[in-house]
Amino acid sequence: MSYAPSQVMQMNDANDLLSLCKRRGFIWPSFEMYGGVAGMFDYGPLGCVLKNNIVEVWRAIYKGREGFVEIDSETVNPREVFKASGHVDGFADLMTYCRACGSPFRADHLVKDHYENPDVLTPAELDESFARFGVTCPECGGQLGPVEEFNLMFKTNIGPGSDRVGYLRPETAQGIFVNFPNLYRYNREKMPLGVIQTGRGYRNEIAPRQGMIRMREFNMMEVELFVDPDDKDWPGFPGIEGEELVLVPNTGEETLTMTVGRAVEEGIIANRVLAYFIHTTKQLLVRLGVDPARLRFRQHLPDEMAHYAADCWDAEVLLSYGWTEITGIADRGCWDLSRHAQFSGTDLTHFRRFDEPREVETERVRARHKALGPAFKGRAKAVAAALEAVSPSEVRDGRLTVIADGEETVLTDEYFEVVKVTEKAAGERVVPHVIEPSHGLDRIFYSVLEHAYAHDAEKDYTVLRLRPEVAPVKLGVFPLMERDGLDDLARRIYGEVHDHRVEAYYDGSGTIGRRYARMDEIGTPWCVTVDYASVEDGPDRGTVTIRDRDTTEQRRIRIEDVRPVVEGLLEGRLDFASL
RNA sequence: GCGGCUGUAGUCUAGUGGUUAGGACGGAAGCUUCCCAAGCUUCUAACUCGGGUUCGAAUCCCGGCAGCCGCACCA
Repeated sequence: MSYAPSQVMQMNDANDLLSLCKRRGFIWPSFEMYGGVAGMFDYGPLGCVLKNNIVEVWRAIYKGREGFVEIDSETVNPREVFKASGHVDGFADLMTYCRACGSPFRADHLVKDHYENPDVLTPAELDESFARFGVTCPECGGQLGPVEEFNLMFKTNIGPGSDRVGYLRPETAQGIFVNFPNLYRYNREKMPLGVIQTGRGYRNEIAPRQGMIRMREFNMMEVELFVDPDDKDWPGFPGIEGEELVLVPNTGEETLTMTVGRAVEEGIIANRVLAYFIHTTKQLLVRLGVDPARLRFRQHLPDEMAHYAADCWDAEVLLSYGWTEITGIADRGCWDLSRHAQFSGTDLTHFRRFDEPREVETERVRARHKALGPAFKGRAKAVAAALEAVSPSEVRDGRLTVIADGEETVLTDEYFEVVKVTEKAAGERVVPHVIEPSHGLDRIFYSVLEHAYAHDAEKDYTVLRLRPEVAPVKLGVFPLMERDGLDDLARRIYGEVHDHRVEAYYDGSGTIGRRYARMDEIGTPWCVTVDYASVEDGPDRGTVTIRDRDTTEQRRIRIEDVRPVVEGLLEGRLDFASL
């Protein structure tokens, strides 16, 4: 059979795929009986299994191979969390509405001719600049109303009083950061520390589009790897440095194909651990069924990179919508933990032990008790303690500002001195850096379907060439005819094979070709059929045919071998061609 | 959110003021020794929602909701 070559899917094919997904129970638009809500979808029975299978492959890599640990944290978070993460302030669009015609506008866009970087302006500054530059409604020329914040986070209240403001999380990552002390202890205070989490995130998108690509409620698979900031290597790196990646660096438009090792050597990818997980992302996506020829890694442009990120790469796949980001792999530096340490007052450092205790020469602030006593009397002790707690780097023009007994005091160097002291130290405290591979599960799910979709226009025949590992149904079980005991035998085989890991599907209705077609359309890799030879005397008694989806070839195998053969094929121990 | 186009069974679609709203595919039950969606019989199920115009609306008008395309937005 000839199928559409593996190229970008055309829009009408994409519509056929969405229609297939709906018809066969992969995904359904949510709340259809009430008119639907844009950007929301439900997973049907097959979609649910496919999605779970994708998550299992991801777990196998991160939890299995890399030994990371998994947690499951809350989706509603108090405001403080997103204040610290920057989402309360940075995740908002500033809007203004025309007083005359009511049209809404992005406030910063209205003044972009007057400022280099208008998105840093506060609402008050924007109000003021409307007045100063005489900005009016672009639609009708009317006067603009006050600038208001439209936050992309869903807001709620925690508890019956409305005091405690909460938000639905816009990403799962914060749940890991706020659990860092627990996780660090759990990991017996060692670095590196890898943590994974899957779950839902919520963004109140202004205009969701493109089917499952931009959803208001979406699924993520996030990985946060905490590493020592001075050790951005990874044990598995030598094993993969010869593997190739397709890269689009932010220094130019050209696409480069090069080995992981060379990309690090030439400074294209910032460090080895980041490069390792970019490659891991490729392994994951290809294993899930993403076409390597339609996969690339694009580096964030300097101005689109979050200000804290040291380096950030998006895994992009070519879909009918164009190149689409499905995973982001970022070196977030120490930003997340520093912010939460600062906002919560909790120590979020790693104690890095030296190989052996060292004599370390450091500068310290030492209080001059002789001067402090007479000057501060009863407060002298508290002032001295406050002085010795601050770092010498805070000395400005020979003065230090300290807070003692709740009172701010400026001290000249007649009250303190900076001395060099030699101390024995077993180690030092460092803020771990975070390497974050963050996967959009729904986008990956959709990409897997698009890249598996094969449609023969001439025969009007559709096959989903899903990788067996992710296929929702592994085996179709058919009686050639539902009579003469063929159906009983087929049901028996179905019962022996079907379990929560190997999902089988019994089908006895319609012609045999129709049943194969039904299975091909949902990506079932193999089907067994009980025919008359299975039950009549002859050399094939006690055997069934097994059919391969992609070649439509058949082999005869013994009935008692059906389960082991299917398991062997699934695990890759067996090859259909050699059956 | 703005502008343009669109909305008929699960899917694709016919119907442009009065139709038992038609077909195809799918699905279900049955018949058939039937291995690649193509045989036979029977059955199943729809006018996106709300208002208006009209004696009468799937059809005309207004609005909501949803989809597609473009703009904007977004990772």
